[in-house]
Amino acid sequence: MDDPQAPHRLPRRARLKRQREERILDAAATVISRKGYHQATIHEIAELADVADGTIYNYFSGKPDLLIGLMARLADVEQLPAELVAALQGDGRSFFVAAFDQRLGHMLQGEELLKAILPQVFVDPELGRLFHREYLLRIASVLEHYVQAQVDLGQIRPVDVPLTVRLVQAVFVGLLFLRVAGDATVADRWSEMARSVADLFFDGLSPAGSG
Amino acid sequence: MDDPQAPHRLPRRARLKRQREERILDAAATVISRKGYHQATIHEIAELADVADGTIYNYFSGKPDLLIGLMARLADVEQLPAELVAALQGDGRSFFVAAFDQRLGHMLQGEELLKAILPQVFVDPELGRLFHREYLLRIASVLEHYVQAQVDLGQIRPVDVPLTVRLVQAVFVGLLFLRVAGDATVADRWSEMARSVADLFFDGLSPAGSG
Amino acid sequence: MDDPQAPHRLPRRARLKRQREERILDAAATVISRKGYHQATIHEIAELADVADGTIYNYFSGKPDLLIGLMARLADVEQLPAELVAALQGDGRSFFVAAFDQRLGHMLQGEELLKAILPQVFVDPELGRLFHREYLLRIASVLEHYVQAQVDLGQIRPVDVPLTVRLVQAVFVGLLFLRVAGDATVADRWSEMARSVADLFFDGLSPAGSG
Amino acid sequence: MDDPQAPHRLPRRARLKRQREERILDAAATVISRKGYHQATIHEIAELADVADGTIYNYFSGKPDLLIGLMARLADVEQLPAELVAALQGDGRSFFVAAFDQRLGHMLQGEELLKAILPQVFVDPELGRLFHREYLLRIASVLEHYVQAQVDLGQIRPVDVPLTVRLVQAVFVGLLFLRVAGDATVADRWSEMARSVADLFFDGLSPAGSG
DNA sequence: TATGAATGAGGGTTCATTCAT
DNA sequence: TATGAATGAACCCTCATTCAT
Repeated sequence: MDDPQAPHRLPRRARLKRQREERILDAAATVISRKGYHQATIHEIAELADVADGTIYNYFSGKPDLLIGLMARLADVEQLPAELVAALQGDGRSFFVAAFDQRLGHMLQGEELLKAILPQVFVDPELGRLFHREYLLRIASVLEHYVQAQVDLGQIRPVDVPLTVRLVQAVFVGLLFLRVAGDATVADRWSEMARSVADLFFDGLSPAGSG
Repeated sequence: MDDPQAPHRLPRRARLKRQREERILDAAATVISRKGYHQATIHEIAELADVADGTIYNYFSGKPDLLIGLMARLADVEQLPAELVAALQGDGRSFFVAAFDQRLGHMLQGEELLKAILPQVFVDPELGRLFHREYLLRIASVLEHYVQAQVDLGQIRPVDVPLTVRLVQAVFVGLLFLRVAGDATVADRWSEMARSVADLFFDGLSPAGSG
Repeated sequence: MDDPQAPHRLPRRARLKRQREERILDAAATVISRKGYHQATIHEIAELADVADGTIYNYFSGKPDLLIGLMARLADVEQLPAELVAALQGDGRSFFVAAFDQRLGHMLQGEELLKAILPQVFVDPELGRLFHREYLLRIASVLEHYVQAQVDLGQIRPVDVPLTVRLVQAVFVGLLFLRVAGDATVADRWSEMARSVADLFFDGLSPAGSG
Repeated sequence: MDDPQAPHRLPRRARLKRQREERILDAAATVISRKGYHQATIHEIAELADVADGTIYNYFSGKPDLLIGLMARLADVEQLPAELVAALQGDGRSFFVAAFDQRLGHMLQGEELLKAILPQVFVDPELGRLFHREYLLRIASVLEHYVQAQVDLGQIRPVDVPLTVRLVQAVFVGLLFLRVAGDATVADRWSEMARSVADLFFDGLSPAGSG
């Protein structure tokens, strides 16, 4: 039971510590995303994490440090490509729809993280740089590789790749914003969104044959 | 009668009041964009506006109301149609570029303003709804009429108008976000942005002739 | 119309001033009795009196002085006996019922004055002395004369007059208190109160014949 | 086990907490009775209680809650019946005198408290209701039972019990008012008060034999 | 004399952080 | 190391009072 050669890499103490840290971050993500950074109180986070207020300070140096901790989790975005590899089989448009759809869904439910972090990103320079480097740029990089590949394959016409990728990210972020802001049109048609964006992006607005 | 040179439309009192309100909003924009809504204190705003703390409450009902006041400035929607009328002469793409460009520029003038407001909008549901109603929806309505007209004229292929308009707004808002978040690609190429978006939106990503 | 020898004793200016002062006191009585002294604001009083905030300071030196002004009005209590003279015809008990009834009714409706003043009376020593001298003592004095007369007439058995009067006043104040505090029994049977008190005071609780 | 001498029932922590709450209430009673509820500041109360301002909020939800805490002390109703039981031996009048006397004395110990609370009760409807429910009604209930019993025993003539009880309470509250308001007659003869009230209530004002 | 906007001191309350246990 | 009560700085807002017009 207290097996010293247990199959775990970490001693029990360390494992418990790690778990507790995770619980705290989970709680922070939940509370902050629900109320915003400033309305969230250490006390409420501690309560949800089922630890004492003071305990949080054994794991994080203060409230701002919690945000940094949350940001670090965004690195887990790397799992993304893995999930989408399957869709890479199909043509560019299919992949786009699948990927966009998956991300939109992911965002909306679980990923309160962004909603928790974004506002502060604009205000805290350190956080801003971190966010840009760890999140936006990382995703942009993945997308750029992919779009470039599609261009090379002739599936997409020769475009300015970095710029195009930014536009894709912009629509993505913008749609989230509209939804959060309460736009009924966007909310009602959320499920068709990925396809609509794909239609627009791939076919354009020009009348058929006018290109 | 008691205004021999009548150089002003408003009596002095009213003019002073108006000016003071402007000064307060200016100060609020500056302080809030510098520190974020919550870090900004009424006291600091009052100091910058060179009024007493209490005076602010003669003009705004409270801190949230200051944000609403800033939003009203940001919207400034009235002049939009007028400016767009000129561009309505050209074809759809030209108009789109002109309008989008104009709006992006306008926004940027108020970039400080945006940095002050957007994060709050994302986090405060009531403010979000307000922003949506007072700003996004108004613009959406104008755009819908225009896009519908272009479709009727055959300049744009038959698309789902409301949805398409949302996508345009999404790119717009999203680009602002990326810029404010510090994305270098977006910032560096801000001036070509309108054209790039138009290219993407009108021609699509599909290789020529594949549509 | 602007008759210099008008039948008024005071010049028009002075009369207007007097009227305005009355309006301010009326408003003060209403607002203070409704919200209590501290919750009542000069602004609200000014609004109700239909004058500007600053104007009040031309008539009263400050908020506390308003209370003194209201207290002065309590002197008008002297009208009381006049109203009751009619009842003096009957026997002691009839008079008691009539008087008590009249005062209870009077208190409940118009005389917000007391409710406005009482709380402060406990806190402000000057006001306290004033209240005791101008109100409680004045009424006590009237009552004492009356009770003494009744005793002399043999309508009331020889009692300690001052003390008895205090007990009457105590029941009176206490009943108001119970009513204001929300006692249902007292409120429901308000109209029979004067008679009940008279029954108790005149007949006592002792079983008939046991006295 | 970790309390070798076990001299206390409560663990140290809990005892300290209890003590601190008492200290806060003591301070509140002192400051509020000295200055009145509104003039009393949390800061001053905290200072007198020798705690930090914020500490008060660990014990009371806010300033109004402090008043409620004081009221709870004032009521202290539990011990009432016990004390009265002894007096229940004698006849109705003896009991009345004993009980009334005891309560008047008890109240006076807490005169400071009363001065702190009563004015608010008069002005704040919610507090008034609370006072009524937690204090007046409880006592009324006890008294009703007793008076009914006395009526059944023939010690008191058949009266309207609830109403009579209210009148007793009214005298009680009213006497406190007069005393607190500074009436010399009431103050000087406080010790004979219970007997005087009993005389009045039991024998009435009517001349002997006239009932 | 009336006005009503400007003033700014003051107060209740919150909450991140500390630290004795 | 966990606890959670104590701390007290900081902030929003109110409102009595002043004073230029």
